[in-house]
Amino acid sequence: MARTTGSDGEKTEAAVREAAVSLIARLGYEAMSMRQLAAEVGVQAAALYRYFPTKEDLLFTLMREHMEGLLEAWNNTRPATNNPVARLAAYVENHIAFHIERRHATHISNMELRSLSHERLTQILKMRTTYEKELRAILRDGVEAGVLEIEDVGLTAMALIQMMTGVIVWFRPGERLSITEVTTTYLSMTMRLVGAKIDAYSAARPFERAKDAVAL
Amino acid sequence: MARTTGSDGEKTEAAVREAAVSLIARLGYEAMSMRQLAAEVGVQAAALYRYFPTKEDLLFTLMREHMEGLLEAWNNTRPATNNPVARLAAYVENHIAFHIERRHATHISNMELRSLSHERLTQILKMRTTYEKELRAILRDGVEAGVLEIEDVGLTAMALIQMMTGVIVWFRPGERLSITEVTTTYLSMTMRLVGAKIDAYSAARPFERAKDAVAL
DNA sequence: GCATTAATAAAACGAACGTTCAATTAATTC
DNA sequence: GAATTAATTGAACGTTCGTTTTATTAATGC
Repeated sequence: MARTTGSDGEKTEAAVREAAVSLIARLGYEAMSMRQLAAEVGVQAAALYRYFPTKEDLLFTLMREHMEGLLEAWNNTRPATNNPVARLAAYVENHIAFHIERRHATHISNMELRSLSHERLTQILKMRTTYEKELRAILRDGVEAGVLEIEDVGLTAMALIQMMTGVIVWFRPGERLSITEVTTTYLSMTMRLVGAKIDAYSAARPFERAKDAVAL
Repeated sequence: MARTTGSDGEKTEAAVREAAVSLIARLGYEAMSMRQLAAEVGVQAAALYRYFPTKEDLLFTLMREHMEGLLEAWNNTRPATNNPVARLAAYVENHIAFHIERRHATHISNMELRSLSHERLTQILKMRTTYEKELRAILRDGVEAGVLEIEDVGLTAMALIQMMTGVIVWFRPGERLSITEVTTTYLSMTMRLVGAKIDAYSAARPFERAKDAVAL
């Protein structure tokens, strides 16, 4: 046989991406074979090579698009205010929401970096650094404005990111806690961790009830 | 050729373990071949099977011993006091010291769980849970004693562990910060995160200068 | 409806994988 | 110093891997 009835390049490529994210997250990149992936899509292994020239190209594409999506999400969410506490809150909320929604892809971007070529690894790490710099800038501004108490901005940024991204390790949708509850708790842990002055935050959100500020 | 002059089973086995930790941490378990490992040890691949019946046995041994070491380290460090803040401080210090000293093995225990059989995975996770329960108990005691302010003990425990273990991702010995400096900063972040009452901690360490308590 | 292009199957490639086995030599025991 | 045990080699086994090639059929354009 050859071309099958109803076959469509776009649909097949989308199915390949979807199946690849799921399989690589579950088995690991090295452990997943192209034949396994093809079977999941309902196609022969050779067909995959129409869409991705090599297995590593497939991995890199998934990672690059994940990182681009993260940067884009933050650029769309980034608040206009220059209040550091409000910006930090937005960063935390966006980070958790994005990563919980893309648990599998996040897992891949965190775990499979070593399977990339040097050049591509550099490319992904550059995007990651760009994203982390945003957090460091917020923290630094907060310290300079006197609304955050931080000993070491770089170290605190890493600690926060590890803490937040760690959500995907144990979070399962539909279990004890909802995304909203998790986000709220992480937000309050973050604010305490960076010694946020409650007044600085509530002052930036004058229309919200005092109760919200106290919860921090 | 066959047995080589000076060959010694104990030394070879130790060399295999050492090389395996380093190689698996760097390349990943699936990506490391037995031939590669043998070459690193300076031996033929077949010789490895004298010490570990399968590749997975080797992985499991490394992980089990790592977890046993962690539990043992905590049992040796665990303070006699029942002051929750002092116990939390000891937990954090032990956790960071242990994991920084065993960066590679920690990496393996975190990343390669999916390569274990179901039964062995369960065994490792049981040890991990035992260790995490210790932290939850400390936090719970702290809340009940009124010296910690925590919304969700389980979630906070996970957040703390992710944050602390995350050190191994970016920490490199001999760089900007020493282990002591990192530990101090993480300790203070932890204490703020759990809303520790400074008095409760310093009261348990009456001979230390007030400066230390303030740093929290 | 014919020519062209898109999408796939089927088969095969060489290389690498984990593992086994028999042979061989070094160290140890008595 | 002979017999035994410990440690290792070298070659081989069957599988599976990522990938390529060629042929074939469906969809599309004119």
